[in-house]
Amino acid sequence: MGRKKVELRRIEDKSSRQVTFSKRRKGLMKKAREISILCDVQVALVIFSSRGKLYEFCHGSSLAKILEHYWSRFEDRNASKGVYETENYPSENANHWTYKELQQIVQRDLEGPNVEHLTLTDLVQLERELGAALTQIRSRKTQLMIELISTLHEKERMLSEENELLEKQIEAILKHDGVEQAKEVDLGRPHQKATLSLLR
Amino acid sequence: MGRKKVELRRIEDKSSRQVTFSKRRKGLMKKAREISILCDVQVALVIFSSRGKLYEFCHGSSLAKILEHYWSRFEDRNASKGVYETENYPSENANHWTYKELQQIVQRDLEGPNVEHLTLTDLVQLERELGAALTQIRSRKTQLMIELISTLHEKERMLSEENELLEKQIEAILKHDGVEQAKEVDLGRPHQKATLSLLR
DNA sequence: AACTATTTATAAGA
DNA sequence: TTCTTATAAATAGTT
Repeated sequence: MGRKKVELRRIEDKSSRQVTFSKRRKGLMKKAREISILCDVQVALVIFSSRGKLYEFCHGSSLAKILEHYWSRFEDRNASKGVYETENYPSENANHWTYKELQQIVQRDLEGPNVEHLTLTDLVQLERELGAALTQIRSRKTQLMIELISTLHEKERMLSEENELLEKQIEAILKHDGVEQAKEVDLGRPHQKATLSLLR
Repeated sequence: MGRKKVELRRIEDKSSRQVTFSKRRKGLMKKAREISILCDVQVALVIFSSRGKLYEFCHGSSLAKILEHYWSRFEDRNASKGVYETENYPSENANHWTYKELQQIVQRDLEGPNVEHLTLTDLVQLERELGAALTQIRSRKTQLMIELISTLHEKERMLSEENELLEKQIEAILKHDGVEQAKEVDLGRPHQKATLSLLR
């Protein structure tokens, strides 16, 4: 939709590809938001630019909030410290279990009174509880893996950039057969490295 | 875009909401495909309808190919043809179902004789089949994500190494204030780059 | 499932 | 990048 019809193939000119990406990304996000609101559906949209990461994300309203809510409950256990042990997760919301509760549920299943001693009603309830817990755990696991992948993509991008820069410097040095140029080009580096170090 | 401007809020009439969903979903998928091709980026689009499931997926090119195998099994069959429709997923591995097999299992569940008409025995069997399919799909998903993460870690390692090397070269050049040393050090690079290119 | 009157997105240009 | 504008494309309401 523009001055001219474009054919569906990779835009070779890097600059106009970037411009088109920026415009269309905005449009796509808008439409994703619209359909999610108008039609009351959940929409997830992820865009990885070819050079490394750069992703986008857009979600529908209600359910995503719910998911967010229960993900937050499992927040940051992957950090190396005392992982699940001492932490407390009060049940601020009746719809969700605390970690302790989940643990109790699991223990009841695995170490508690043998299954034979439970009534059918108990088992139905237990099945439901474990199923829900499992769903939560799976969601969180997937979420964390996706985040890790994003981070790694980002790292990759930055390393590639740094690399390119370094190669350019060397090229410049070799080409001009002198050192002064390199010293000048070098000025751009410290910031790059500082930024990258945040991800390391 | 239509006879009238619509305001951005949930369409209350169920039927027209459904129609709008169908139209806009198609449009959104098209645009997602276009941006992925035009701008050479990876796009993942997932839509959950509010009543239970019903999701969509759209992908870009290279990286998504890795995940494609997994996701393709969830692909909405009635979505834009030409993408997966005619593609064949032979069972190269006895541990996995073919795409066709999974499709049959799911269709038997969703579109086949209504659940009410199935006998208890049928349902037990169906539950077992779907459960097993789900387990395989999950493990495949996890495996692919883990592989991707490994690849990315490996890339990161190689980029870092290359980087270090480049920095050393530059240091050497600057320290000795000459170019000949750099040319010598440089000899080690081609192999590194060749190896790295395998992962790019 | 088609048809159009309109709105919306966007390609090119500034 | 941002804005403007001509034109292509999407789609709301209709048949």
